Amino acid sequence: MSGTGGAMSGTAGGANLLALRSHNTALVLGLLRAAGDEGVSRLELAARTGLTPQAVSKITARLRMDGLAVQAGRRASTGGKPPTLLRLVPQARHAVGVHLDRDELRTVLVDLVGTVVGERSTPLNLGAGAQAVVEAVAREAEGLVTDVLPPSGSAGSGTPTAALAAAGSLLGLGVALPGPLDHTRGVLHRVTGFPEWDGFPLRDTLARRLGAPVVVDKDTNAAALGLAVGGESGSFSYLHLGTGLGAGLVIGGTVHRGPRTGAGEFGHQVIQLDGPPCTCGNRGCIEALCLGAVARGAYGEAARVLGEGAANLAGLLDIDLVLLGGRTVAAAPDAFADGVAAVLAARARREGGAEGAVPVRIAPGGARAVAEGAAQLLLAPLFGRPDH
Amino acid sequence: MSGTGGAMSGTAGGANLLALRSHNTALVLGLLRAAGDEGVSRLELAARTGLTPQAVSKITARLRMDGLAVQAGRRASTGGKPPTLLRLVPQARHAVGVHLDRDELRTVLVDLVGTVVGERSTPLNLGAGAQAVVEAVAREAEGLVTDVLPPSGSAGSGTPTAALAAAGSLLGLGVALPGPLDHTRGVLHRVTGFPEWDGFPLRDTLARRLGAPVVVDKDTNAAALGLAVGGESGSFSYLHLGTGLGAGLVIGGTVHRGPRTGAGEFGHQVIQLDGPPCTCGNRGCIEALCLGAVARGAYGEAARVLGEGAANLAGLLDIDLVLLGGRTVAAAPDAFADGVAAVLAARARREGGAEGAVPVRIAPGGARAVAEGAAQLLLAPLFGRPDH
DNA sequence: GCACTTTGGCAACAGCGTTGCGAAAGTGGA
DNA sequence: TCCACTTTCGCAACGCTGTTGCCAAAGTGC
Repeated sequence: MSGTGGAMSGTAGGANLLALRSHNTALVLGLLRAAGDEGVSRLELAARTGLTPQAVSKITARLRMDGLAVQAGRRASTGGKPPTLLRLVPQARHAVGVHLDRDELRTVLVDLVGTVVGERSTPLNLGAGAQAVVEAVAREAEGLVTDVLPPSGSAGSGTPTAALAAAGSLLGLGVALPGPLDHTRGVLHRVTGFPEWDGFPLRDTLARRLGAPVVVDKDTNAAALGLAVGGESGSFSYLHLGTGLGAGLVIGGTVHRGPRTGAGEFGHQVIQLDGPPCTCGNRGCIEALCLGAVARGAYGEAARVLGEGAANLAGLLDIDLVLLGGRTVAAAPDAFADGVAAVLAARARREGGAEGAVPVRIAPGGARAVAEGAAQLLLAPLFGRPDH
Repeated sequence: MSGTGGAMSGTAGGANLLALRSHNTALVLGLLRAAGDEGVSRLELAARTGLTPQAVSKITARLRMDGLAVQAGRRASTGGKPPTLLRLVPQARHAVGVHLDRDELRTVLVDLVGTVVGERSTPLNLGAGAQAVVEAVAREAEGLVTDVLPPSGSAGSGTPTAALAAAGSLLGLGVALPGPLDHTRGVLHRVTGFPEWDGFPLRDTLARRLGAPVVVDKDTNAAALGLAVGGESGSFSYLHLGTGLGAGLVIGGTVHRGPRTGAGEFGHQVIQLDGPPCTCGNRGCIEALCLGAVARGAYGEAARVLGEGAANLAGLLDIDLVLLGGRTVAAAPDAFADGVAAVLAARARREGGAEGAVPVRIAPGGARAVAEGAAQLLLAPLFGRPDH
């Protein structure tokens, strides 16, 4: 009921005591999540947050009262009283993640630590009109929630999601979809290939329909957020190569969207002046060169092009890691990973850094990654940004 | 004596009451600076920070007691008691900014609002050895400070800068220089052309020598910071084209340095696969193409290349503005500004945005810009990040 | 069994922004 | 000229934050 979080939005940065509490609580929650099943002691939390042990005790007492954390055994003594371990209660909160793709609607229900506890998917034509799509999303989400979560007994007014949101268990719905959009206002812009969506207020429409909070974001950003929560730390870039090429940027543990949610426009970076024409009307875009090579079966060349683009990005932003994903990458993961890594290694060698090249990996998660990341749009605000 | 600021570094994000006060004080100071000579009323500060008027009154009372702010007249009434205006006292604090270039040492003394109150410059060979360079910087800084600031009477122990730093008027010294370095630890890495600097702990050496805090950063980052403080808001990129090509990135009002202070590697972005060789050993770098065109007198082509790179950057990060600077740009400012703007406009038109292209401007400040920005390395932490 | 270490809670405390209230200083109408 | 009203801003009391001092609990090691 009381709940945590809720950073006074709207204000211009002035922090009051409530914001202070939210901040520290989120920080502790983040460390609890990172500790996983093993748990953490209060003193460890104090050392890692910089707070005093007593402050941590107060904060964790609130968390235990809210049902978000429990005591779970104790660790072996190191010469004194053995530390009591604290652990997150994954079932305390849930969020729905929706991946609205061009031809498919995938929905997951995720608990506090990110574990998928329910999943659905159904074919969907994004061009079927706003009304139909909104209704399909609502139907899938409602079905998933009522299947998996027990309806909270009383207060049955409105929809099931509304009831669960009111009870505090369901945090809301995260929706990820391709194409430009306004993350802050939840309004779509020119979804590629479906001009009828231009200007549609998806967030508010869905929120009214479901009676629960809704957050909207680009698919690549959601995937990047999911990876950031899933253990990748620091700054990295997620490059998604499917029918198009896009990037999700995580800088210091936070998804960088830019003022207009326009960041991550990677596919149409020009990497070959006066090169072959691209569908966007320009010439020499990474996307055109890369997908052109894929169409010819020249995966090595495609990987090299992608690698040069990744090296440009890594040098510009000084990131720690490059993750590759998407259907086209999945068709030849080793070829892409090795080819991109080779370019990054060569560039690092030339620039003389003894610190080694930026590592490259295939992003885990598969087809469900975007939907899981979409759910994190609601979960992530509960947990503070990790260190660095 | 009491002083403001000082954000508990070392801790991992845990915020206590002192940090809360620092944050809100910095926010108010930032708004006072933005208001300039006109001043701001307490209620305006309250509205913009989101704090209550009473909290603002307490904060500004502390600032007035510390000598950082004064009351300055009142505005016309709007039907009630006329608001009392508050104004920053520029002379309350100072900082030294040092630009260590390859062939010149430029030093400025700057007051709280960024006004240059003293300036020196002298030829310098960066390759003359660490000892000589450190001594030259110390001599220039000491000379500048004792010329302009009155030595604070008593407590004459140590150097003049140490005495002023102890008295609280001099915040310290900001040093900007080319080449890779570690901003966090203040250690240099492979200054281009001067391998003897590799690993030199410039910050600690200078801090000990002068008895005052020292902050070290890349020249492009310092220039970008100076522009951010000087009125440019939001996210922008400063492209510096001199004997090399580098970029300073400001994202959301903050300089983005990356975990290793390596961000902004713009000159060696590959923009022409298998293009002409570059000094770095790679092929088709923007720097090689751009400076090659400049050497041939082909400014239009140089601007086009720079523009494609700027467009790549603007698309990737969704920035609001591109600023151009450096000696090579200064040689033909209109050609570069127009050429870059043309590319950005063409790209925006193709990608269908009705919102218009990213604007391009020549960065103000001239040859003194880097030194002024270096001084801001110490001033900026006093003022909170502006909105958005 | 005793000294020691380590953990963590209870109570009192200082300091933050907030609230309630009133004084100061104007405007504008009767 | 007077009075009602608005707006600004400070004083005092308050609630809440993290902090400090102190003590109980629960182990280890001699």
